[in-house]
Amino acid sequence: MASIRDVAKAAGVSLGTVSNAINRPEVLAPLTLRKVQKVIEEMGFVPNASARNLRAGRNRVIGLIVPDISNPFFTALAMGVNDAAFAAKYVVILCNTDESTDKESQYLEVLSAQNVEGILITPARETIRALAKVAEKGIRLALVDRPALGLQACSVAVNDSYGGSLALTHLHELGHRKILLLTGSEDIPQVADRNTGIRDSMKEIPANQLPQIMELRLDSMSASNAYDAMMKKIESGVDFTGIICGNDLIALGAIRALREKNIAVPEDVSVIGYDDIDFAGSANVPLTSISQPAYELGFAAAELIISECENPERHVHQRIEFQPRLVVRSSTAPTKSHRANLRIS
Amino acid sequence: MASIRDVAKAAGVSLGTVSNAINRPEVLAPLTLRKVQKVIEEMGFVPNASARNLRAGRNRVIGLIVPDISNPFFTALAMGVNDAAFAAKYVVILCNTDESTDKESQYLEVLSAQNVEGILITPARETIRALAKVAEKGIRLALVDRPALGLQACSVAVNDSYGGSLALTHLHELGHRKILLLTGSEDIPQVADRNTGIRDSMKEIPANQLPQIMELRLDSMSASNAYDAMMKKIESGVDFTGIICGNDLIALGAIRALREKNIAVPEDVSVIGYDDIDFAGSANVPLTSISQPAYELGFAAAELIISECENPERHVHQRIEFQPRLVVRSSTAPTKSHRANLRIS
DNA sequence: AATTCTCCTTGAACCGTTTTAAGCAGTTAG
DNA sequence: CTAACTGCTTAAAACGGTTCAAGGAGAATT
Repeated sequence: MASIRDVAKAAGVSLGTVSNAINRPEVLAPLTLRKVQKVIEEMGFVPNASARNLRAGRNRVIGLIVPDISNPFFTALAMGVNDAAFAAKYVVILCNTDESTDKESQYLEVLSAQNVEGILITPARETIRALAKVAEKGIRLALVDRPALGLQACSVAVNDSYGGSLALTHLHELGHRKILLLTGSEDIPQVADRNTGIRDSMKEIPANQLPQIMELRLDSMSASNAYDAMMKKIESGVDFTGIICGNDLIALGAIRALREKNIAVPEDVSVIGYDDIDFAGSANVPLTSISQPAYELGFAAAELIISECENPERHVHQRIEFQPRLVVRSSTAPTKSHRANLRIS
Repeated sequence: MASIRDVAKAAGVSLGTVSNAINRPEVLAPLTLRKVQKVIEEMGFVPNASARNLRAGRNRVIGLIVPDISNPFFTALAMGVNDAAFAAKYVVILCNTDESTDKESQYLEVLSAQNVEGILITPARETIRALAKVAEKGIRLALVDRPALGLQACSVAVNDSYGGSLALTHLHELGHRKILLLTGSEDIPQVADRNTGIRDSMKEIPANQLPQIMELRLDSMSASNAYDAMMKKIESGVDFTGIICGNDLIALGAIRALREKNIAVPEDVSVIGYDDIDFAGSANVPLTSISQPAYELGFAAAELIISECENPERHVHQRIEFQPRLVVRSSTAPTKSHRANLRIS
């Protein structure tokens, strides 16, 4: 690999001049500049990033830690991050934790060893301690899809509690009074917040219409896991008319189970997902879902952390909040009694 | 940020000793080692990766360049790469090119500037020249989902021509004689290879059963693009009974269009996808597809390039080939006449 | 007691850049 | 004619580690 010295020798100038040709072309005499550029071109010289970074104390690398990249929500988010980074000539190290806090802290270590300038993270759990430790080491953090609880950091989030309330209100308005919550562990902040939103919006409902809520918690928020759990649940009786799912994958798994047990969606049971992934619309039963701007979330987060890296002293921590949106498709419908009522009135 | 010098001073040893404590603990007297480790722990010292890399000439970073990370095939592939890398204490920079060769070469530059040890790439087109240039600079390459045509590099691929023949044979056996190929540009190597496979397997078919093949090429292999193209195609007449799609997303988009035009899948038209992405089974019409081991592909590729990085002199370039597999679901069925024939015989 | 061996530790060189102060012509001003 | 200035270029000092030859202190050997 050619170094700046080789270029200098070949061009018959000092190595400082070569450096100037690369970084401050305006200070060089036009003739010198062209001469050096030609040699650089010929030798295919690329400055060594490690050396450059060592000198500059920065490396234009950010890390992105997500719980499950195969979830289209996070894929979209990662694309947003990537695009924003690319535009600013940054590069992204992608870390997938499989929702394991163990892997999460391992990745946190790896990234800090790599000396990334900033870390974008969607913590799998409320692991503020591990994050605080990283922050102490001077690595900038931004939380994605989470508020920065007590942490000195930026955050980009979606109003999850509002999202939860959107889902409940929708089912309630369709006449559902027995609702199953099919979510992940309450340790997952997003899950907890949505549940809060659901509970809060219950308070707005007149007592005589108050729906009854059942919860079924999944270990992992995947389609297959949801399918298994749902099969079991159905076997022990279908005492609900609506299901609010923790994400669209869960909804897909649940619908598959319902179909196999000959329970019609949405005629017998309404199902509402969360995230509104690309595929939601072309699913078996097009999913009603709560849409989150995943790409924008990622893009905004990356912009935030990059601006902090570029301008640490002028930076003030921000909190950006996006609002979720209800997208009604075919997996939800009025209950039979509700339809009857409507006909009467 | 603490440097190794600060640690040395605090521990009352030379900086070489601190370095040894980190990298070759066995050469130090146990007492010294513990003393230094304690100080490192207390100060939260993390070695500067740039400096380390500069000296060592390596950095345990590999780059992964894919055309479209939102395609579940590549998401699965990326997960395989990530997991293999993580196990070897490597880290992955993810680059998404949106199928643009421009962005591809830009990323190639960025990665070589970052001095990554190796690059895993699924070239969007036959861009051997750009790759050869990178290889010249001494960056190790491995091709994923592509053979290393004339390039000094490892490759991990799926037998695409066999995949194409699987698809055609399946439709042929179901009695389809008018088949639409709904694929991307022939510039995309995978597309070209599958078409070759299709043509080759035509040679095995008796002349009187020879199906007629039509081609419809999409600019971008996305669901929405396929939907649009398909809508137009249908309006100008449905002169086919089977569709072979370039990937599952295309198949999904096509099926949506067919459904909207009240053409039943698979009763009126059979559709076969490619990749067998996770959703394929839970799609509106569960997709018949050609399954590719995406995760394994990524995992194998990462292992290959990492082993090359770890042991450059002992390394010999390899070519690993996986075989695709036909997965029959509900989007393909015998043609009406074929069913009639079967009944007669 | 002198020599050799071990076992640790140290200082210095080096990796490839960026940056800064100094230098060197040639010009302009005094 | 000297001094100050201008416009480029250069040499050298970082940046923060790793590595290696050399050194030093004891222990073992002669």
